[in-house]
Amino acid sequence: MKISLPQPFNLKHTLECGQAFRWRLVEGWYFAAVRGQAIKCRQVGGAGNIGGELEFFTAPEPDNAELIRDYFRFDDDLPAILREIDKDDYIHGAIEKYKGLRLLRQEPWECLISYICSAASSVRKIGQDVDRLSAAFGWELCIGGYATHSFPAPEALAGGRTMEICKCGIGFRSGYIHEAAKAVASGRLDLESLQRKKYEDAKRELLEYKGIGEKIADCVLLFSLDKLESFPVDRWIRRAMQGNYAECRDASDRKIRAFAAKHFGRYAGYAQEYIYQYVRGTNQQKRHYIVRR
DNA sequence: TCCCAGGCGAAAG
DNA sequence: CTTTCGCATGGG
Repeated sequence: MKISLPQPFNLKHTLECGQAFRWRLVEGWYFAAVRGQAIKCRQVGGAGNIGGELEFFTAPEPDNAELIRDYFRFDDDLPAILREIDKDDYIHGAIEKYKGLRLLRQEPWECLISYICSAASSVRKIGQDVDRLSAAFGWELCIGGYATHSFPAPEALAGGRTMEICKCGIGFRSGYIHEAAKAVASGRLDLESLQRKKYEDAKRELLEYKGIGEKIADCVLLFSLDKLESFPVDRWIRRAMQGNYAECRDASDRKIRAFAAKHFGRYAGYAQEYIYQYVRGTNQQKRHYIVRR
């Protein structure tokens, strides 16, 4: 099935920018499990991977276009958002380079556990961790000859022992995940209700749990709870902001977040993701250069 | 062998 | 308030 894409749209940038961890590229098609469905998709037509159509398959529910529209945030008016955050030369460069990158509307429970896994880890390893948790605790999904597993239900991770989670390579984060799973499975932590709360209130609730600090809470709020003003500060964003904005020179993470809110406004989260890609892309090239030398 | 990776919690200054 | 350290694991 094909659906026309909102403009601009770049599937590669959207799926490979490190916001979601389970997408795999096989022979020109992206595969993943999303909200209990296996998805196979690719961008066709359009110029320079901008525009065109999204060709996709879903299973076991066939042709679930509503899932696609919601997950890829077709409801976001990206041109208007980019106009609003395009405040200076630095962010302008990031927007030009990664135009068409869209935030995703991830499932909050999976997003929470994925980002608890992210502490002192790498994008690649987080993907490994989430895949292993899914293989161990989820159920099998297949599409177009590609086999994967759904992300586990809260009850599945809450039911066993911490050690079983640790066996997926989760390390010191295992206890945090087990505790979060028990909170969600029991209903004590209601992630859906956080979607309806204000950013500050939802964040305060997330911060009550061990293993969830400012940065991870902001990621969950931005990537799954529709808080587009959220501006997660990780080590890359810290470096980028301190190095490119005089107001952030020697600034703490709290001051960086305050500056971003003032400077970029209600869509600061979009600015964050463009800057993240921008700084990480250029820096990875630098490191490669150093290693080769 | 050493360093780094989408951090966090605890302890101490 | 800030700084420092340990924390498991995998890849370069």
